[in-house]
Amino acid sequence: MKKYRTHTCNELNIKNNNEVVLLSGWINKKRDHGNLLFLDLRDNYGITQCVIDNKNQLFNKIEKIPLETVVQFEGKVVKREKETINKELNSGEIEIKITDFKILGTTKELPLPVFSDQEYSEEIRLKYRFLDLRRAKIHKNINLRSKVISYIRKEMENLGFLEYQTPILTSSSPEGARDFLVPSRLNPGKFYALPQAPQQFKQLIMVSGFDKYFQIAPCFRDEDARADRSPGEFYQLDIEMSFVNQNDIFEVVEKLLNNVFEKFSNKKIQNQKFPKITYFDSMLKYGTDKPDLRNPLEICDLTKIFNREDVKFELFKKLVSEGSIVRAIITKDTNTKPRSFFDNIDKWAKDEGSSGLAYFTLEKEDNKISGKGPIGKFFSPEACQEIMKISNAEIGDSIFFACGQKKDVEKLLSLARDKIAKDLNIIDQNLFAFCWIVDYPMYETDDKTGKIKFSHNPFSMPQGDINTLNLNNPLDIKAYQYDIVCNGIELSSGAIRNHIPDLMYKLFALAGYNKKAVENKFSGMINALSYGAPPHGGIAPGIDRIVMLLANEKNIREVTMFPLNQNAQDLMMNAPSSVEDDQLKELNINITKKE
RNA sequence: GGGGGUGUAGCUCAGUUGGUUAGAGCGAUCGCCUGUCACGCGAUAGGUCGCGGGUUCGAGUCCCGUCACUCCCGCCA
Repeated sequence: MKKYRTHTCNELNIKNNNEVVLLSGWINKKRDHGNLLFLDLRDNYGITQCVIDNKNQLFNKIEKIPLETVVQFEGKVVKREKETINKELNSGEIEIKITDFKILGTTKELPLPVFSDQEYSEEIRLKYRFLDLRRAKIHKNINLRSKVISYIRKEMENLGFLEYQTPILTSSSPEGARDFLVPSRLNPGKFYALPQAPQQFKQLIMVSGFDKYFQIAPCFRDEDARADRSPGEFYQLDIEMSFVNQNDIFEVVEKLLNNVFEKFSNKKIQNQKFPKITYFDSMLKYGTDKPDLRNPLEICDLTKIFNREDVKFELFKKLVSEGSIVRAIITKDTNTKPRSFFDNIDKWAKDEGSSGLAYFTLEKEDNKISGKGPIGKFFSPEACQEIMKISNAEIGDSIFFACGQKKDVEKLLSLARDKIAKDLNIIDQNLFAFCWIVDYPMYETDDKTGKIKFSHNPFSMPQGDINTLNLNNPLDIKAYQYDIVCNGIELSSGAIRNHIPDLMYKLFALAGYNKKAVENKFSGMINALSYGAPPHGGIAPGIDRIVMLLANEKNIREVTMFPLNQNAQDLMMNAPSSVEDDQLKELNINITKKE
């Protein structure tokens, strides 16, 4: 017989009746009837009920074993009476009649119960993560993550990709997120940086003649956390391909994501062929470049309505004449909604820091169209008709208006789409709605300086004929730059890269970098592209967010084994921590105390 | 860096208008109980009400400050 177990806690059933077995695991739960004791033994695989009564001399000892003690039970598999079968358990038709036991690992009093559906504070969960991870739901999530990653590896290999590793200690990059720095002992005063992504390396891999690269790549960015964004590190499915255009990459990723989401979730995929939405359209229709397409609400621009003589809403008219825009969300058949529905939304908008959302509902009486609601009276029948024409609104629909600067209106209405859809309960929770956001602008204007800057990755290839590219209107240049969005969550962004050094110098010049500055900052990259670089491009879907969607979790810590908290601390391992003076000395580092 | 929420027993929470000795469930300890699977019943222990200051005859409750956790904004090419 094996030393610790002959079976796991999930595999015994009626076929094993009368077998003598050894099981090892944790005491999940005890039900002590005084002279009869049930113990649920748990391991990674499941639960098996073990039983002992007071005729056995071990009874008094086993009765006293605390929950979460690691024990080994020897016993006989016994068929349960029909009325005592537990259909919740795979092993529910049998139980183990204990004949012997051994304690393999004792426990102190638990700081949090393992067997419970209660929620616990993050602090206690992260401090005792090893206990938290024993709990059923998160244990399952972590195993799901493992299976997803393993499946992705196989799929990528089937699609002809090979996994290549890239350095963890690399150089600090001037653009992008804050770097994590690592001091160099052998090069005093100099620092490595942890990679924000293997961006340059994967391009170098293409230049090196490897054709299809992928990696489950750790990425490190020293930025503040969000619910869907771990501080410190996260993982990307990093992909790069040579001799491809945008559609070649879309094809690979659509195939992969369809397979992954079909295999690991029962939810439906809205469109197997992901719709392509231009950045411009997305900002107009959804107010964001990560729209939740499960939400049927759309935004339309009604600015020109407020230039009409027969619209008397002077507040908006004045703002429009001063350069503001007006956009609106139409809600279908909301004429029956109570006043409180509208007021709640207006109040919500004010809480968001805006001046609120004006609204009215379209009505028809005696063949005359009118607006009902606080600002309805300001619109003539003809103006209402014009609004209906532009927005596809119908009688019975309501219109929520926002007026202001473009950026503010987009932001407010983007949030309002979510808020209103939630209130109306019109989001299909049983759906994955993927889309591509394409045609990102190459440049944008810096809000603070007013200067032209790269809006995304400076290494992206501009669209159009590169020989006749009009560089005089940089804000009009679009890039082969794209994002994947699913249910309003940005899953990844990618691009066809610019592999032509001359073009790159020109593009950098528009953003204010002269040739020397580019060579200084990106010497490795530019140098490599100067020796025969293939056209190439790629993408990098976020693994953590994919698993979040599959596990139906809203917080990334629910799918991360050992996450940092919001202040980027590991409460279990006590990281980050102070180090010995000797260590600092060796690294030529002085700490200046923060005041 | 800014805004919101939370902080009361080991854990999850309740605590009225400021008023006597701060409660419940789970867990722990002890006792009873032979078919439970959230077993049941009884008892006991367990509290710097995050911390500091203030107002008050009196503060878990009101005010100010501070810390921790969390959500959001900024940030994340």
